[in-house]
Amino acid sequence: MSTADRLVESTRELLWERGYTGTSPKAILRRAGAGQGSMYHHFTGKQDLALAAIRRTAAELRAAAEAQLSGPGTAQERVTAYLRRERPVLRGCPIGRLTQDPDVMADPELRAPVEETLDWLRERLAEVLDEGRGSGEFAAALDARATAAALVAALQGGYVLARASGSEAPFDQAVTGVLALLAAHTTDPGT
Amino acid sequence: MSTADRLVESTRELLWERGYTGTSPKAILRRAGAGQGSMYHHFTGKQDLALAAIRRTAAELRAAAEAQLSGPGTAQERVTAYLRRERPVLRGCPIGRLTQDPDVMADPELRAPVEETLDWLRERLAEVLDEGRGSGEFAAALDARATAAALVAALQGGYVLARASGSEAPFDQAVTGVLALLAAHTTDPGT
DNA sequence: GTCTATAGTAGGATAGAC
DNA sequence: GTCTATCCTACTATAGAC
Repeated sequence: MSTADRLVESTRELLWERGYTGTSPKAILRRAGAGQGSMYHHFTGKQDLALAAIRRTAAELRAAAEAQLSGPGTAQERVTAYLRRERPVLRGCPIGRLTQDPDVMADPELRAPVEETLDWLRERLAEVLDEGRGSGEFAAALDARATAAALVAALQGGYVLARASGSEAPFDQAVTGVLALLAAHTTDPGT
Repeated sequence: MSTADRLVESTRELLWERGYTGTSPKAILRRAGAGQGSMYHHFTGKQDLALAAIRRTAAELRAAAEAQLSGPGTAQERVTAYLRRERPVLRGCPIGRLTQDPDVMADPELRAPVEETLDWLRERLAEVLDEGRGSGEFAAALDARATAAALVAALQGGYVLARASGSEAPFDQAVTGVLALLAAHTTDPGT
C-alpha cells in the first residue's frame, strides 16, 4: 500500500473513531507511520485528506448496501438481509457520525458525500419497498418513502442507542422492532 | 442569572452545537461574557463544567418526555404526541449527539447521564406500550421493548437523516413511517 | 517523495493581583 | 468573585534540506 493510501486509511479509521474535529494531522501521521512532509506532499492539508477518506468510506457503504438490496430474494428478504447484516454496532456508522461534526457540516465539500450517501440509501430502500408493493408483497397502502426513512433511521438511531448503553442489544431490538412492525404490512409472498 | 448559571447555559449550547471535543473553555467564556477566573472559581475545569451542563440537559429531556408520556389520552395517543412533539430537528438531540463524542464516552462521569437518559427513555416508552397492550389497544403479540427501541431509534436516526440532508423532511418521514407501521398493530381503542 | 525545523494560533490550566 | 498574566502543550501549516 502506498504512503498516500496509508494516509487515507488512517484518516478513515480516525474519522470513524474520533470525528473530524477530534482528529489531528499528527494522529493521522502517527498511525500511518508517515512524516509531515508526506502528508503535505500528497494532500493540501487535513481537509483534503478527509475529503478523500470520506469519499472512499461513502463508496464502500453504498456498495455494501447495494450488495444486499440488489441480491436475490423477495423485497422483504432483501430489506431484512440489509437490516440484519452483521455490523460493528458499537463503532457506529462511519458516515452517519459525521452528521454530528459541525466542521464537516459547515464545509460543502466534506458534507456532500455524507448527504448524498444517506439520501441515496433512503431512496434505494424506497425502491425496493415499492417493488414489493407492486408485486403484492407489501400492502398497497404502504408509504415506501416514509417506511424507508423509518428503516434507515432505525439503523442510525440503533447505533446511537447501542453506543449510549455500551451494548449491541438496543440496536438489535430496534431492528427487530421495526421489522416486526413491517411484517404486519406483509401479505403472504407466495413462493 | 448568576455567573455560574451563565457558564452552564453557554456550555449547554456549545455542547449541543459543537460537542465536547469541539468546545473550548475560551468559547464558553466568550459566550457567557465571563473571564477565566470565574470559570475556574466555580468549576474545576472543562470536564466539571460539562458534567453540570450534561446533567441539566438530561434532566430537561427527561421531564419533557415524561410530560407527553404521562399526559392524558390512550397509550397510542401519548406515544404519538411524544413522537410528533415539535422539536428543533436540525439541531439534533442534545443528548444523543454526545454519543458520538469519544471523550464523553471515554469518561464514566460524563457518560453516565447519557446512558441513563436514553436507557430510561426506552424503558419508559416500553411501559406505555405495555399499558396499551394490556388494555387491548395494541396487539398482544407486540414486543414492547423492541418496539420502544425502534421508536426511540426512529427519533435519533431521524435527526441524523435530517442533518445529513439539511431538511426536516426525513425526520418527519421517519416518524410518520414508524407510526404508520405501529398503527397496523393497533386494535380499535374503543372510547 | 520524505524528513526535520520552524512558526503562529489555540487549547487547557495555574498564579496572583484586585 | 473576577481579572489579567503566564505557562506548557497541541494543532495546523510552511520551509527547506536530503
